[in-house]
Amino acid sequence: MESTQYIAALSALAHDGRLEIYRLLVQAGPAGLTVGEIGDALAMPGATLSFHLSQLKHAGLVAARRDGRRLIQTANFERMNALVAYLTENCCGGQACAPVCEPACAPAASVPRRAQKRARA
Amino acid sequence: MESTQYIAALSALAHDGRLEIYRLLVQAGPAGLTVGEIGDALAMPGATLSFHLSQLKHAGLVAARRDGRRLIQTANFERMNALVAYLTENCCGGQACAPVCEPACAPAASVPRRAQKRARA
DNA sequence: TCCATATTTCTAGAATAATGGAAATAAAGA
DNA sequence: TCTTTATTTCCATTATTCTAGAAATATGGA
Repeated sequence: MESTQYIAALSALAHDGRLEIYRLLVQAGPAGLTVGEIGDALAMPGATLSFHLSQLKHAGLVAARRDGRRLIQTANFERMNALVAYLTENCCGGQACAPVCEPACAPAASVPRRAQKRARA
Repeated sequence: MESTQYIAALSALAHDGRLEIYRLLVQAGPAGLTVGEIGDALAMPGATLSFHLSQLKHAGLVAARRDGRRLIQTANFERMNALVAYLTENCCGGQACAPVCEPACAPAASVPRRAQKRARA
């Protein structure tokens, strides 16, 4: 994933309406929500919602599958994980840094879990 | 932390130059870097760098401490962790969702680690 | 085929953000 | 106090993004 992809993902999330849409989809999980359901939940005009969904899709944070005449939108969890990993890449120069940046960069850190627990205490 | 604070953090990171600055500071860890060092590393004019650092500070992602006539900039790891937790809050409706959204939302999930391991398999 | 529903594309004005040179401020040493 | 170095603020220009009505498109059912 390229640097510009991360910028796209962050830009997509850096908007009140879009962040709400995204969080709604994260909470909905793999089952997803239709465009209409999202519009109702957030009281957002169709054109505006469609614009924001397209931004989220362009950033790879949201995907859609068709179900009859509705489109079911779902969050792309892999993209989210990649973004978090990128932000915390080589955190603290790669040293054991658990007390500083736990939990966000723990998955990226190449430190055994036992060592992290010890450092945290 | 308010919703607007998360938007501020995401907006701050949603810019090529600022994302580079932030990642540089994450990698530098608690020791931090001076404004001049960042400017040299990224070949960015002083006024531009100062503008971007102020955005990152306003978003709470970066803090500064003075050391003589330089200002040492450091990443605020707590804010990063809060942001990740917010994005993944109540992920998948609170169900055991490890295979879907591990690792980003694992710290936020209220699911015992054993149950997550089982679900992942 | 015709209709109703679901969603997207088009559009343009309004609002917001980025850039970097020049001038201002802040701190430390001579 | 004067000077040097480090950093920020001011400013105008340019570029990008947001909003939502109206029109267009897609799908499934009668």
